[in-house]
Amino acid sequence: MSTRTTRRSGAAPTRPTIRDIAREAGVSVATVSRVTHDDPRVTGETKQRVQEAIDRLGYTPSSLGRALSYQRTNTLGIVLPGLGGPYFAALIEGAESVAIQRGVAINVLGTHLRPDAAASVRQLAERTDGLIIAGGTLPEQELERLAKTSRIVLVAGESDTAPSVLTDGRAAAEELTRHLIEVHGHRRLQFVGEPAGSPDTTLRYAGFRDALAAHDLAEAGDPLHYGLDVRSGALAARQVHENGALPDALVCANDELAIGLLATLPGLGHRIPADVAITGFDDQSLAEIASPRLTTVHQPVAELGAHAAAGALGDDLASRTVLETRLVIRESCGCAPSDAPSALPGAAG
Amino acid sequence: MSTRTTRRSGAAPTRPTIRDIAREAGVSVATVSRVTHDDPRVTGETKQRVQEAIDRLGYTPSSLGRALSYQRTNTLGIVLPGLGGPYFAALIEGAESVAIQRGVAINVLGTHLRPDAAASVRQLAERTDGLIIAGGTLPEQELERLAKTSRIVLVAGESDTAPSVLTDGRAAAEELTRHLIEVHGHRRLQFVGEPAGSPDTTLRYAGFRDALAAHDLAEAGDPLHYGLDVRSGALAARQVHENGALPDALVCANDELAIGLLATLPGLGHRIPADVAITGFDDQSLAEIASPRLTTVHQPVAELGAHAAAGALGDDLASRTVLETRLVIRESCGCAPSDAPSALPGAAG
DNA sequence: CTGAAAGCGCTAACAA
DNA sequence: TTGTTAGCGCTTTCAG
Repeated sequence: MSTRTTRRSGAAPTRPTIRDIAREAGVSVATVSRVTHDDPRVTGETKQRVQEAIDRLGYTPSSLGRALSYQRTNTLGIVLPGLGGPYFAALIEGAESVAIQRGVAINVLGTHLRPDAAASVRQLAERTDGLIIAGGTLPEQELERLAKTSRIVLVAGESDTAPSVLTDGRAAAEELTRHLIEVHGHRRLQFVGEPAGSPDTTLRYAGFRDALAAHDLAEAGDPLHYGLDVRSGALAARQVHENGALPDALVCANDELAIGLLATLPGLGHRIPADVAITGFDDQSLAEIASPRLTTVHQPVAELGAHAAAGALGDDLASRTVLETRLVIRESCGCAPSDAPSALPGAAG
Repeated sequence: MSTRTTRRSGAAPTRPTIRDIAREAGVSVATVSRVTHDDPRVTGETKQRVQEAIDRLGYTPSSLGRALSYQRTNTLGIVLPGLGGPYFAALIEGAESVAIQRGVAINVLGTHLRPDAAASVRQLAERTDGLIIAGGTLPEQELERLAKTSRIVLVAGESDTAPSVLTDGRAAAEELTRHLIEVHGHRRLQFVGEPAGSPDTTLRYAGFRDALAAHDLAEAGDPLHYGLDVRSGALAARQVHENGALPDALVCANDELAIGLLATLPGLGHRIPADVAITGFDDQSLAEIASPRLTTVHQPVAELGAHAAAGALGDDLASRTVLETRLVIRESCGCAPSDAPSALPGAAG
C-alpha cells in the first residue's frame, strides 16, 4: 500500500524518498532537507514532526541524489593492480585513516582482473571526488585523460600530469645491496623480481645495479622474473636450486617473494644465510616473524596512502612528495642476531 | 570559456554533459542518449554527427545521472571486517569474477577501522544494487534493516533475514581434530583463536570440542584468544612457550595464525610436529609453502564469493548454500611427507 | 527518425 | 520559519 507516485512492479524493496517524508510530516521537501542537515532555521515543533516521520519510515537521504546535487560524491577512489598482499592492504588503511576523518567513503578498484582497466577507472572516476592511482597500473596517456576531469595522485610511481607520493626505492635498494657487498663481502648477487613489472620494482632493480656498478661487479645472472607473491618466491627457489651453483645473495623485489625463498630453500638443502643471503623490501610484518628474520627496507606504506588520500581529496600536494625509507638489518643477510642494530639511518631523496 | 549555463568558479575541472553534446551536434539530448545506447532508430548521418561531437568533447555519460534514472547503480558492495589477508582477497576475487561477467563494478568496505560500521554500510547500500556481507560484521538487527531496502547475502555467516553461502566449518573442524586424535593419538589439544571473534571461528571451535567430546577428552587449556593474522600467531607462540608444558597439538582458527606459530615456535626450541602438532584452516597458499607444510582444511573461498555475488546481483539463491570443504593432510600434524595423501574426502552439510 | 518534457532524489536560491 | 522551484545528468514515454 505504498504511496509512491510511480511505476513499481511487485515486491522489489523500495526506499522512502524525501517527498514521502514531506508528505508524511505535512511539510515541504525543503524543510525535510533542512532537518537532515541540522539547519537551525527550522522550528523545534516542525523539526520534531519531521524527525518522527523520518524515523517512522526509516528514511536516509539518497547519497546518489545528493551527489548529483552537490556535484560531489564524498568518495575517494583507489586504483591498484590487485588487492592481495599486505602492501596494498597497508596502503588502503593509510588512505582510509584520512578518509574516515573527513567523512568520505572509499572505493578500491583492482585492475588486475578487469579486461579493460582504463574503462573501469574512468567509471570509477565519475563516482569519486579524487583518485589514488598506483604506479604502473595505467599508461601515461590515460592518466592525462583522467587528469582533465579528476583530481588524481599517483602513489609509488610518477607522471608528468599528476602529483605523486613515493619513496626513493632506487637509493634504498642501493644502500641495501651495498650492505651485502661491503659488510658481508658478497660478490655474486642476483636480483629476484620482474624489473618491468612496476615502477617500484624497476627502481629497486636500478638501485641494485648501481651498487654493483660502484664496486665493479657484474650480476651473478639475469634477474629471475617472478611475481611479487609468496608463491612466486617458492617457485623462484626451485629454479635457483635447479640452476645449481647458488649466488652469494639473492636480492628480492619485495618481502613476500623473499619469504617464499626463505621458506623453500632450506627444504632444498640450502641454508640461509650461510649458503645464500636473502633480502626483502617493504618490511611487512612477516619480515620480522620469518626465520631467519628478514633483512629488508622499511617503507612507510600507510603514510604513502595517507598523503595520497589527502592530496586526492583536495589538499595541496607538491608535484613530488618523497617519504623516507629505512634499512632494516636482521639476520637473513648474514648479520648475527646480536650485532644487528634494529635500524640504520634512512635513505631518501 | 566554457558554455556551461551554471555556477562555476575558476579552474575546477568539468566534464561535458549530455546537453553540451546535444548543443554541439545540433540535436536534442534524447538523440544523444540514443546514440550512447546504440539505439537503431537514429539515422546514420545524425548518429555520426553526434558521435563526432562526443569524441571531440570527450564525453562519457555520467554514471551518477544514469544510476538515478535507472534506479540501478550497476555496482556490487562487499562488506568485510578488514581487507588484509589472503582470505578476503580470495573472496573478493571470486565476487569480482562474476561482477566482471555482468559488467558490474565492485565496492568493498572494511568496517574494521570505521567507527560507525552500520552507518557506513547503509551508505554503501544506497550506492549499490546488492550487498555481500561477511558473517559477524553486523548485528542481526542491522541486517534486518538493510534487508528491507537492499538485496543482501551473507557469506561465512548466517541470518534469519538473508540468504547465506557458507561451509560447514564445524564438521570440518571436527574431522580435522579427529585426525589428530585418532591417527596421531594426541590427547592434550588446545584451540588457538577467539571463539567469539567471528561466526567462522565460533563454528571451528565448536567442531574442535565435538571431536574432543566424542573421545571423552577435555581441552588442554582454554582457547588462546588471538586474532587471525600471522603476527598474532607469533604472539601466541610466545605465550605457549612461557606457559611451559606444551600441549600435544594446537588447533588454529586459520592458516595465518598457524603460520605465525610455525615460524616462531622452532626458534623457541619446540620442534614441529615432533614436540607439538599444528593445524590451520582455509588452505591459503602459504599453507603449502610453510615448513613443515601445514595440515589444514581447504575451503573454496573464491567460490563462496562468486556464489554470494550472483545472489546479491539478483540470481535466485537458496536460503542456505553450503559449499564443500576438504581436509588437507600435510606434515604439520605429524604425518610423514610420504604417507600423507594430498587430499582426503571432504566434509560438509 | 527526432524532439519536448517529465521524472529519478536531492539541494539551494529566492519568495513569502 | 517555511514553501516553491529550478537544476544536477540522464532516460524514456509520448507526440510529431
